[in-house]
Order: sequence, then C-alpha cells, then structure tokens
Amino acid sequence: MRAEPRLEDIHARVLAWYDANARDLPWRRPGTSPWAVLVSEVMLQQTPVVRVEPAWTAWMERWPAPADLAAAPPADVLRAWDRLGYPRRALRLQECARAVVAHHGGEVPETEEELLDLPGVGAYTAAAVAAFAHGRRAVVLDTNVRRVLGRAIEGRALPPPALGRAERERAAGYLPAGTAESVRWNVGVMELGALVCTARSPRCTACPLLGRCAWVAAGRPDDEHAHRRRTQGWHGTDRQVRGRIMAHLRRLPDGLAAGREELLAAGADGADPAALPDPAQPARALASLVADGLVAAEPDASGFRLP
DNA sequence: AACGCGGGGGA
DNA sequence: TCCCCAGCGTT
Repeated sequence: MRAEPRLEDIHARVLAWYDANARDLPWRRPGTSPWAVLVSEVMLQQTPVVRVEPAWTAWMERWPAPADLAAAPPADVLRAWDRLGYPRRALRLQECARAVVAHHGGEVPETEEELLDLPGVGAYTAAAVAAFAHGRRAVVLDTNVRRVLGRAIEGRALPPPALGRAERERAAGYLPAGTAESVRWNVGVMELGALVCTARSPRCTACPLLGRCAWVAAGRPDDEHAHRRRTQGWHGTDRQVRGRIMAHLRRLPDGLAAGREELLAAGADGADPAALPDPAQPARALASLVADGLVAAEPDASGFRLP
C-alpha cells in the first residue's frame, strides 16, 4: 500500500513546526553523549523539564560518564537528586550506570532490547534513548505523543489511562519510514505536546495540525475517561511523609546519623507522630524507605542515614 | 490491569 | 485547590 498523502502532510507540518519552535534544551545539543541523554530521560520521568534542566547540568558536570556515577557513594547521589522526586529513580540510575560499566564496556547499548534490561529503563526510555542518543528508528510513546495522536487522529480529549497494544501499533503506523525523519518526528510530536497540545488549555490556534485535528473537527469533546482518572492525593499520604524523612536526611551533615524519634517527627512535619490521624504512619514510611534502600539503618536501628 | 511512588507550579 | 508532569517496577 502506498503512503497516504495525508500522513506525509502531517509529518511535514510537525517537522516544520519543530524546526521553527524547538526549545534549546541542553541534552539536545550536538555532542551530548548517549549516557547524558539517558540521564536526562530518567530525570524526566514524571519531572517537568524546567526542574530537570539545572539538575541535569550540575549532575553531568559532576559525573560525566557511567563509571563516574557508578563509583559515587549512594548518599551523594541521593543528595544530588535533591527534590526531583521519586528518589528511587536516583538509585536505579546508579544501578544502571553500574550495569553499563559491567555489561556494556561503559557504553550505553543501542538496541531497545538491551536498553530495556537496564535498571530504571522501561519502554518509553528505551525507545527515547535508542532514538535520541543513537539516532535509531523507534516508537517513542510518552504522555505528550499519546495526547497529540489521541487528539489529532482519534479525536479524544486525552488518551485512555492504560497504554495498550492497539494504541502502540497505531503510533507505529504514524512513524515515518526514514530513520532520520523518524527521530525528528518523535522529538517534534513530543515538543508539540509539551508546548501547544497541552493537557489543559491547549493552544490550538498555534497548532500546525489545526486543520487536520480530529478532536477539533469533532468540536473538542470532553474526556470520556475523566471519571476513571482518580488523582493520587498528596496531603497526608505515605509519600508525603517519606518525602519529609528524605528531605531531613539530605540536610544532615555527612557522617551524621539521625535518631529514630527525630526522623519520625520529621516525617510528621515536626509534630508528635502520636497526634496524627494515623500514628503509625511515620514508622511505616521509615520502614518502607529502609526496605527500598533509600535509608540505611544502624545495626541497632537507633540511627539512620542515607545509604 | 492496578497500584505506589515526590514534588512543585500553573490554571 | 486541583491537576499534570519525556514512567517504572511490582503485584
């Protein structure tokens, strides 16, 4: 079957828009190493670009190569991760560095299959590194791409909560056949989703696909999955308590341990844990942090520090 | 398939 | 206040 003119038209429009509107992000600059790209992708997992940018720059200056990060004390890695969120990613990134050193001669592998075996690297990150670090043809499917294709092609306000096989195959069908074009398409659609086709209040008048968008053509119908998108709460959750405990430990001078009561109080935001609606919450959060390897306990559990 | 996991900034 | 952000690993 020959390529559809409509498809090529969509490709051309997105590519031209990207050429004119791409942000100058540091990990996109020529000469960025594959490892530096991988680090950026892991940091960008659920953390917005504006917060990743300064952290990535400092990180790459401190630990330019996988071997550098592999040799660092985990406590330093967690402190440098600072408040990017989901600190387990920092530990996995270091495990990833060690795997690259141990199994790939210190070079980031090129195939998605090999990348998927690395800690902290899932379907999205494997495709993104293959495409953006190695220039390979891969189906990069993140929240931005899913939203743009969902709107322009499917006419949905937002993609369904779960990413299924059908959606992945559809996205693959829209990937340009040429390798170089596929890479630009991937980054171009992502950028379009980040800057124009945003989740809330999209700037449709600035969109290169305005006249080709199924969602706009349908009158911009509401999200049919809205009732199923239960927002994860934050106030009073274990995650918030874990975050407070980690923040307290990050501030601790190197070599010092925090007492158990001190740490539980930090988890309760300075209050007496016994006064919380769930008095056991801080202790539970601390135990989970130890189980995750984010906190190291003294042999007698009297003190705690970063690992 | 569903859940847990940080933290912050814009609407 | 709510909601979303270049997701991943576990169950």
